[in-house]
Amino acid sequence: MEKTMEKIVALAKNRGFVYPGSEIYGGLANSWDYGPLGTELKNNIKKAWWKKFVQESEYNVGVDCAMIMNSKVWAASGHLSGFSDPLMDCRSCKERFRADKLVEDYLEAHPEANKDGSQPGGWDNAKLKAFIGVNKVPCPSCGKSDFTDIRQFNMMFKTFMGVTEESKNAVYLRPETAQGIFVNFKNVQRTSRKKIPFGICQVGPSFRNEITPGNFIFRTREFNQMELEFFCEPGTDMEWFGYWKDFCANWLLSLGLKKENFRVRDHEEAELSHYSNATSDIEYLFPFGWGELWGIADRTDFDLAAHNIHSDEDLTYFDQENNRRYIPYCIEPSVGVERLMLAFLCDAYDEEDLTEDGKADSRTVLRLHPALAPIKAAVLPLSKKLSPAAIGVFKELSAEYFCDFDETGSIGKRYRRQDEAGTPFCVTYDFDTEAGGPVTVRERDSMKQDKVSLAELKPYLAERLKF
RNA sequence: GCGGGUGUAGUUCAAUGGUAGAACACAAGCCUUCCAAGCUUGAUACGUGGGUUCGAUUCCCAUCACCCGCUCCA
Repeated sequence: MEKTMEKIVALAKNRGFVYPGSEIYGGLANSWDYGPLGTELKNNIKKAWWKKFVQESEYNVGVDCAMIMNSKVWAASGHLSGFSDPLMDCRSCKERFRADKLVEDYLEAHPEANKDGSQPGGWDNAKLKAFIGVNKVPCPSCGKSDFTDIRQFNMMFKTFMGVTEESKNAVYLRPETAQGIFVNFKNVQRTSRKKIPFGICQVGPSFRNEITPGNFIFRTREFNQMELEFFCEPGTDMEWFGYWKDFCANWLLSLGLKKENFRVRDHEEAELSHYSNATSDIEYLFPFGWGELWGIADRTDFDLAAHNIHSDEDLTYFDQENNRRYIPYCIEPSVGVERLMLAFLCDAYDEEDLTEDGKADSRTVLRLHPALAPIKAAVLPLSKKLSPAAIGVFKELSAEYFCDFDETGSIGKRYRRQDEAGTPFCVTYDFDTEAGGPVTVRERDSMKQDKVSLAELKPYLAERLKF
């Protein structure tokens, strides 16, 4: 069985997980809407994360911050100046490049061309352009040196607060949820009375004007992040860095993500972003290759220190035991909900061969962990005549968890439908049940059937849906 | 944004300068139907906008979306 993105996308669309956004108006590039099952799955992922990282954590608390923040936040965090790429196109071969990268690569081969020894990453566009012109930096693709002007692509979505579109009203949609946590560090620490080490969690949307999104829901311009900012004493940060790395990997394992399909990769020094002194990625083997799932970064005191300077607030932490004041270091495990959902979908996707006695047969099964499965149990009356009675069972079960009721088609067909939706249990109500007998509970993975009396049904399922 | 490809029911694929057809899927009915495919019936499509033409799903142009590269890092 070959797992391809086409199959995953087709299943997602057919079963109501994910639809193309604004479809009836011809769509909108790279926007996706989540259908009945997709919404459940997404919510279940967020719920499971929140339970593990907030509810059951001795260290962490949760917040939910505004998506639009004071622009000074982004000036302080470096996003306003740094979160943009200076891009230029080669007129000759139409390839596009980052001007600073182009210069950087050129300087590696011609170090003597660098007059002042500064890093091109810090140069402004005029200087980059002048350098490329003077040195006739060649296009890495075709060798000519004929570039368009540099255009700045800021990755932040800009909009206007208030009714007039004046530049002084310009605000930005957050490109990461983290800053909401940093600016509330003092509030949360004071009101939760947490001592270092402690963490603050947040789940919510972020927006990035990516130049090239793609791969279905893997990289989109609008996405949800689940972020933890864990504050610790400087010097203990590497220890906590390792702790959270394992913690995240173990959580993925506990939700059934296959060990052989993900790996932890430490960043090389040159790869590290400006705010980090150590970063590891948990990568997942998608059908299109390895892709970053979860970034775990040691952000040092970069953010709190920046806000400490730019705002008038003192963001230092006072350690009463040792009678000293410091800016905490921060470990940030940050994961995208949609990306994680895609990983779980890919991981759970299976086509099972059921060929018997030469009779070709197969079924598509989403082997999702019960905690993630959109539908926990489906109630199926064997015949439509049994629907009025069977709906009573549905009503009772749906009070406990998300259920489905399906009376259409043969019973086998209905089992297959639930298999594709990832439903762990099917409850079949037959003529015996109506006469006071048991229901049949059919399990997704093993296809085994149990006879369970109506009185025993709730505890039976509760036992198997514990997570 | 640039280069290449694609665009017909939900899906896979036909046909056609003159009213678009099938299979699967979906829905209704029949059948005491426990692992898809029985019988009858039904709903549903030419991505969008222009142009050429008496007439365009078909030819031309534009646009939009998707896929593959450049880029990226949740």
